[in-house]
Amino acid sequence: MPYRPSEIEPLWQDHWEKHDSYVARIVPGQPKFYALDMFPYPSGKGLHVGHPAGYTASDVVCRFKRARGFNVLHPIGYDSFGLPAEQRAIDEGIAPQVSTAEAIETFRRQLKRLGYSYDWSREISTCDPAYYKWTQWIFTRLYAKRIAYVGEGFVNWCPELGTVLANDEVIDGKSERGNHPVERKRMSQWMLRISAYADRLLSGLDTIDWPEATKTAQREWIGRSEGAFVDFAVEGSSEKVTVFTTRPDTLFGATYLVLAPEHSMVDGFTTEAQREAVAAYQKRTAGRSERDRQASKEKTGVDTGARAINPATGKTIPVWIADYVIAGYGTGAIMAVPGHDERDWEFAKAMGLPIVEVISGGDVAKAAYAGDGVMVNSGPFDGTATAGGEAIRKVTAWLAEKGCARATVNFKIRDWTFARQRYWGEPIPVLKDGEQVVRALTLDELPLELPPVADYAPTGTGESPLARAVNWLDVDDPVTGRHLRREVDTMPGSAGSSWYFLRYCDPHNDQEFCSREASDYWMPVDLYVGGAEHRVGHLLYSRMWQKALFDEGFVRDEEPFAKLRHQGMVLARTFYIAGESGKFNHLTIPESVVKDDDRTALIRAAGHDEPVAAEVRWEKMSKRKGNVVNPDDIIDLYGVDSLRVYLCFLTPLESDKPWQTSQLEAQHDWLKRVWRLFFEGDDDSPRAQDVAPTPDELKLLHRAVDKVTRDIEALSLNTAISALHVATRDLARMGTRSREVLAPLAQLVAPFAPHLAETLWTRGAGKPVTPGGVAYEPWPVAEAKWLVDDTVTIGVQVNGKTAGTIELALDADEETAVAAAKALDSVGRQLAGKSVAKVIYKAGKILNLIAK
RNA sequence: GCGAGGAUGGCGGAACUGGCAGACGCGCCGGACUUAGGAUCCGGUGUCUUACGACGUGCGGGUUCAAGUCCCGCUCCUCGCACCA
Repeated sequence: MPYRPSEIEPLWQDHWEKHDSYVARIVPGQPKFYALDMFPYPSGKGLHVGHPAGYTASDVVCRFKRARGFNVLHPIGYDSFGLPAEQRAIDEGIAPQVSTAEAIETFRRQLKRLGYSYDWSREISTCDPAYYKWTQWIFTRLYAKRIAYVGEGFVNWCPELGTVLANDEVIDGKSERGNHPVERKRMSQWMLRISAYADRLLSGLDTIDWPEATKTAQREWIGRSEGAFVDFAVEGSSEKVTVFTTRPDTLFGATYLVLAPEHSMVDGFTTEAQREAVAAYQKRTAGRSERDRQASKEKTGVDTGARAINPATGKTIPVWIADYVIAGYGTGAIMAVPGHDERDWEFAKAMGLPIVEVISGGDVAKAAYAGDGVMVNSGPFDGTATAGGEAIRKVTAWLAEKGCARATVNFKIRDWTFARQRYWGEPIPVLKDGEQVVRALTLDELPLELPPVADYAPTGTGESPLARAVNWLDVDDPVTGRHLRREVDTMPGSAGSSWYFLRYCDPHNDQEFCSREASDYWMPVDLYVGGAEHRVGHLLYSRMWQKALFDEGFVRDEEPFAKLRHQGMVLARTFYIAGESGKFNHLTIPESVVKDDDRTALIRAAGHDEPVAAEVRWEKMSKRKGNVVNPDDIIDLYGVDSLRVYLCFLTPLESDKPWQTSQLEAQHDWLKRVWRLFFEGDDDSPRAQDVAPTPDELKLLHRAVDKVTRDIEALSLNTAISALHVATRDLARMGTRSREVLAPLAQLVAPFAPHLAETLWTRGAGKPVTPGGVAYEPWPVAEAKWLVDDTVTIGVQVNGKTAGTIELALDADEETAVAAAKALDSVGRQLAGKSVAKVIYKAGKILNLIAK
């Protein structure tokens, strides 16, 4: 009888479920291991093979860690608030509550089929009121600490749709739906003061084991830069313009100021003569999306007519507005030093503004010089070298003494806009009187549940659809005795995902979001696996929430994720055929593939009688491209274990995975070979017997144990499987029957192909069935004596070039080695007519004969 | 432009602190067993060469007895950020 995954897989899944095999409980004193997967957004389309790529890797580690004696927490849940469900509600009138519940149903069924060792009793969903009660409560803590505040933020406003759009709903300045113009609009809304955590978010990165690229992305996002605020007096005004600069040492060369068009002082300064031009430019800027503005590097701007005083030179300089200065960064105003800043130089050239050299070393007539040099045209500082930062310190100190500058650290990171004008999100638990926030709800008033609404479509005013829930909106507040109104904005999708890893530790607690006992035991996450696309969003927000909770003593650790790894995307072939231009740029879903040569193919396609030539590209799976593989289909054909092994074997965890069914079949074939090592005959009688293993068998086994153990620890799953290939191949050739060898082999297979392994372990190796299963059997230990050979094959080189190999005793001396080498024909030929001048011999590694 | 990562057979990928480059798998070629094979098993497979051998880890230099691995200078690719003062 052959290996039949469709029979054994459901059997063991039932067993695990019935016996709560993977339910995690706090066991004081036992080392814990918390393995976390980024929880999925349950879309209506169900899971695709991209999800299991990462989930399988963490599951392998979990099963391994259990066998190594760790108390493993491996939870799963759903990030279930979000736009797609809301869009479906608008399009089809299905309540998001309903469509989300259906989608979760599908996801749960699919995830269970994949055989992950999740503790399903800890399943959570961010749109569940029992969950978002605590999301809301954390918000009220942030509000109490003034980390949550109402501020002015910019949104993508689409007048045509009457709604606010997310960044990815805006394409080339137009709405993705309907292609209507989108403008940037200032709106008063909830923000989180993530900038207050900037320094700690930065320094915390040094304490965690994350991919360097991800740390770099966060560092850049936070964007720390040292510099100074410098005040410029404005003629005829008592107000001063403050600029941020990283180069106070170039102040003598500041020949004009530039304010962002949105800068709040612009209107006050602008002279009558320039008012019209300035207003026109401001309007033009507002009409351009941020992306638009950044797309063009062309310098534009308008003189406000105002004149400021350079505090270093005392000279009068013009004040301009230009869109290359960003309102949200620094003070929204700069001192322009065209001699030593490329952007200022280009602007000065375009507008005919003066350029002054204040640091020698370049030719400011030709280009801005940003390098180091010696200060010139800088009054008392002439001759000061700029290298090393001394010049900056001196000038800043001098200005500080005059009261017009202070050293400062500026961050690029902007506060987090924490509101969406949408329905399908956590209601923000506050009561307002008009624009005025009166109070946040208290714990006993939570959760503030999302009320049903009749219509999910945008209101057209920019308010969320909650504005229609009139019975819910108006409140006679028993606490203040006032007639108040609820907030109609909801929280963004990233709210619920910013703390879910804590809730998993204590998911049913209705007194606290998570007890200290639970988080102290389970946290921090020991391994977090998820997509690199969350580099700066989710991974930064979660760190901030953790720090906020830490500051209030609600959690012990400042960093939530001790170790992070990203999994690669699953790619599939897409076919492009030639259009009229002759370029292969027409995405085509083939009816069948006739011929396939990796980069090119012949395909049959709709509208073509004959097969047509197509270019093959590997792209992320998507429904539109017709290259999606559904895990259910794969499982039907080959079983889950084959899929799991394939995903692990294909590429290293973090690399993209080009989906090739032939490779998957190969892993299925390997599992069949494993099966035949344990069972034989038509009745599948177990082959294992109580016979003493041979030294060769033990050597093979222990080497496999050693390699697989080290590889799983290093998350090098592809090489672990290749070691298992070798072990099963060689043991099969030896006809191994020894239970002493086969039983541990089943354990090595278990993390990767857990269902098969349970059968191998019990029926195959004759071990008793236990509630926990093979995952809890102590992991085999590689004995050192089997890992070393008595003899070793080393390479022989003549003048550094390979000339054969010799087999030697491990501790053979140089004389023996040279003699053995000289006995080789190939070495003899190389040495003919020469004498050995020098011998390099590294026992067990190499013998190199230097001949002359 | 800035930052990060990468480049090894026809393909996915191995290679510990420098020490026999190409493990394992796909594909391809050949064979065995079969009524059959898209089952199973065995063998071969970097390039050139009849052989001996030579050449081979993106390119050009260097260090070393020895370099995929270390150093210097490039090219190309992927991802992120992008007028950040």
